Amino acid sequence: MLDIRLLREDPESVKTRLASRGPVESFDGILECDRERRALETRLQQLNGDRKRISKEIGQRKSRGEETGALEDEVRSFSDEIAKLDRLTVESGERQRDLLLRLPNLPHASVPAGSDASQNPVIREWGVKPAGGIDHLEIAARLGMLDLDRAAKISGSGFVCFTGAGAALERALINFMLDLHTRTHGYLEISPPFLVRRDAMIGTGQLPKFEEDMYAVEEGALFLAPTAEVPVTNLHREEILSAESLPKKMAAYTPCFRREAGSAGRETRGLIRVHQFDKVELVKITTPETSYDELEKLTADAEQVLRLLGLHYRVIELCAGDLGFGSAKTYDIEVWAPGQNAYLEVSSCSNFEDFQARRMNLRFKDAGKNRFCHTLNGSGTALPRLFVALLETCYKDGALDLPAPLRKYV
RNA sequence: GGUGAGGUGGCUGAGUGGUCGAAAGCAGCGCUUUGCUAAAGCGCCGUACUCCAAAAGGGUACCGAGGGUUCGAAUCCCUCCCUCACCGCCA
Repeated sequence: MLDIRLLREDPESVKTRLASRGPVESFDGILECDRERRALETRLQQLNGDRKRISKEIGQRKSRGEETGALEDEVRSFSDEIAKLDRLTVESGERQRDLLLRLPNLPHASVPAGSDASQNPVIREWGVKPAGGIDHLEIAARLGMLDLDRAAKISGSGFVCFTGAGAALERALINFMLDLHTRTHGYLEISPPFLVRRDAMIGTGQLPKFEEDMYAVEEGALFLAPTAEVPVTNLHREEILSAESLPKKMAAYTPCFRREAGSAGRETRGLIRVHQFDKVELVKITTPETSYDELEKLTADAEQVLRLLGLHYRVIELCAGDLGFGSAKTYDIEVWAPGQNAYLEVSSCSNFEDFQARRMNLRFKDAGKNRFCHTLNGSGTALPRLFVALLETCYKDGALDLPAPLRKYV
């Protein structure tokens, strides 16, 4: 969520920066709403002040046993107007907040211009790109690692069932990544709830705009978390953290649930786009001064997974037009899948600056002042696509030749 | 699911209709005194929004959330959420 004061004071520069992401709906309505709200509020506060003063006077006179009928009539005479102004002010405030919640974040000054994914610059590449490879579905079938037909039978298309060595490999990868991030990289392991309240989804930015992408449990009004980013970033919502406790570094394994509405027909085969998948997520809460350094470190921590597994990958930076809703700057990590002859996104490392912190009222105490934290997250990494790359890279002579760091986990 | 007890400022904890944004204590900040430390005394010490061109300084709201009663609600009534305890059920 953007600071309304920023829009009020410098609407043109905000407009320009938002436009770099692509077409934006005008936010003139927000400014109008803001003006209206403040005018209503000023009037309401005057009347409330009057009422408060007179009521106090009534109390004093009553204690002296004096007549107060005239004063009581006076207050009654404008109590209807107070009620009306109160209602209008609340409505106006809600409308303003709702509009603000639907506005995306401002891209950081360093973000490259561009309108879509084709204009994302490659920042670096690592490892050797293997030539050719067999499709992971073929490999999985030979080794009995997947049963997609039966998964579809019980849950529909877009669901995965790992079997035998496949299930064991999935589990091994989760443990391998969690151990790396907690023991070597110093993240605090979190095992959060998978179902979250609406407020948490608003906090990280999935709602109110992207409700059709989320699975909802009507009873109890809960949502299935589409990423551990939601429960983990929201852990400290509505708190004021001490500056010394920052940065907070947390790592969590969770399943992730996504309806993938609107992507019907895209990559529907295999593991590449599914409704439920496992992921190890990295989340940081930092001060504004350190968040961009922490973004570089977080990205490196995620990359380390692929390096240890010996998988070829590249890091790209998202151009302004490809940036996610809440992000100010994002690096995507894409692993090479030889059987697909394509790079697959396995991590998206983003700095949200104070965009999420504002929504969830997450602050820290800095020399007596309360300031909004910065929040970051990135996968470290998403499982199914890593699974694809691993199979297609490591399959040799009818068997998987797994990288050494993973062997003790299987 | 049932019953009971609760939710007040960073913390502890008073306050059951009026002068309460809220006693007191602790913690924190500043000053004074005693050669340091310690101790004592005094003062300051919530958040959000808003008014004023800005600062200074005002104002309004906030005692879990929302509604109601009232001239006036932390205080009375209703609904909900959460915490704790015990019982039942259950992986």
